[in-house]
Amino acid sequence: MGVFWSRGYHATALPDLLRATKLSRGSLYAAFGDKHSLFLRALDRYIADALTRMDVELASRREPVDGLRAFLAGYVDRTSGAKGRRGCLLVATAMELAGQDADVERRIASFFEAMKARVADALSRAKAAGKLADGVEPASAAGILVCFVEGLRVVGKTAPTRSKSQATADALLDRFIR
Amino acid sequence: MGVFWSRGYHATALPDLLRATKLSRGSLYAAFGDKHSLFLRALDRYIADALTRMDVELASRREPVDGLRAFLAGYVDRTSGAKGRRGCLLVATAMELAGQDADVERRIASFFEAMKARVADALSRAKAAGKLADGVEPASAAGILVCFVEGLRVVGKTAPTRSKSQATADALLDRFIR
DNA sequence: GGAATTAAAGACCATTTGGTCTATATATCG
DNA sequence: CGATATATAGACCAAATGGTCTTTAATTCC
Repeated sequence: MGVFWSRGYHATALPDLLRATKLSRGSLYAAFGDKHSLFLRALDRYIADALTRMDVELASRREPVDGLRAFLAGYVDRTSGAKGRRGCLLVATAMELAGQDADVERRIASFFEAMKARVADALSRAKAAGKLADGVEPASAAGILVCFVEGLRVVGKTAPTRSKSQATADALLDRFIR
Repeated sequence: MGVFWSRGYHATALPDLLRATKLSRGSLYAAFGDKHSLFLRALDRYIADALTRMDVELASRREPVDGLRAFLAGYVDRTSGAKGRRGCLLVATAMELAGQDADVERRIASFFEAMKARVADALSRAKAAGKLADGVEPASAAGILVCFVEGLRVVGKTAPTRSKSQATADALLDRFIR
């Protein structure tokens, strides 16, 4: 997964994969079939990791606003400095392959939906608790947050400072909460 | 430019370039040097186009809030349906090359800065005209908007409906204006 | 210990990559 | 027209691509 993450699909050559997996050519093909299948596996793992992370951050036992803070803080962390420059396998894949690879596109689309659903759920709970500012609708606010964090990943490729990203994220959340 | 835009740098092969430019191999190399230089030219043109478009949309003679509306509407348009699935040369390049190509990284970084400056300027004018909601700071709001529209481009790769994107953008701007 | 299974190493393959170069055709200009 | 500059088509190149296959080494099992 790491090597696709760092370099993207096309730029990752077989030798890179062999070095990363410490497998021989034969074993790799026996285990995964081909490069494309291996990539899909890596992408699935990346998506699963991201979703379980969100499930922890936005867990329903927790204060929803705290959960959203943690969720945003996580993105700020991953889009700052060296981590930010490494980028995001999901966003890179969306831009590189989503238009031409149906397998990939399905996964990307369903990930965004799943993410939005989780954020919307947290926002709904916040609203029920009276923590949302007037006129904030969970569904559209979730759409905003999803776009925002994915945009953070893009802008983070050119490494803005962590403090600026954090301030931006704080400013956005401030528009939503009471 | 078009072919890099649709396919990305690595996935664009010489034959694609020849077909697109209607040049022979020899002429292309005589005119542009190599693939990388040609790509840089395409990227520069894409950036210049985007910047002048923003200069029109956010022109200072215009009502700043209307300008911001037009700016967002443009992004909604370009991230919906077929246009959305085509993606964005800038974002795709940021994810594919920014980490490994200094020439590219400089261009991407300076584009984001220029974009943010233009949006911040429009927000400042709006604030001076008393059109901004309480507590909205032009600088950080500009950071939010930049991330948001770039996120739109990412999410737009899996073609959400235009009306949903428009509603999301409206909801965001509503949080800023009075 | 010796037979059988598994995995590693890397030779090998056709195709494609970015890039160069020569021969031919097409204009241009006097 | 005839000489010269220009651009075309495409042969050609070395290197790298994804993928297969054989040979050798290591492990497992009885």
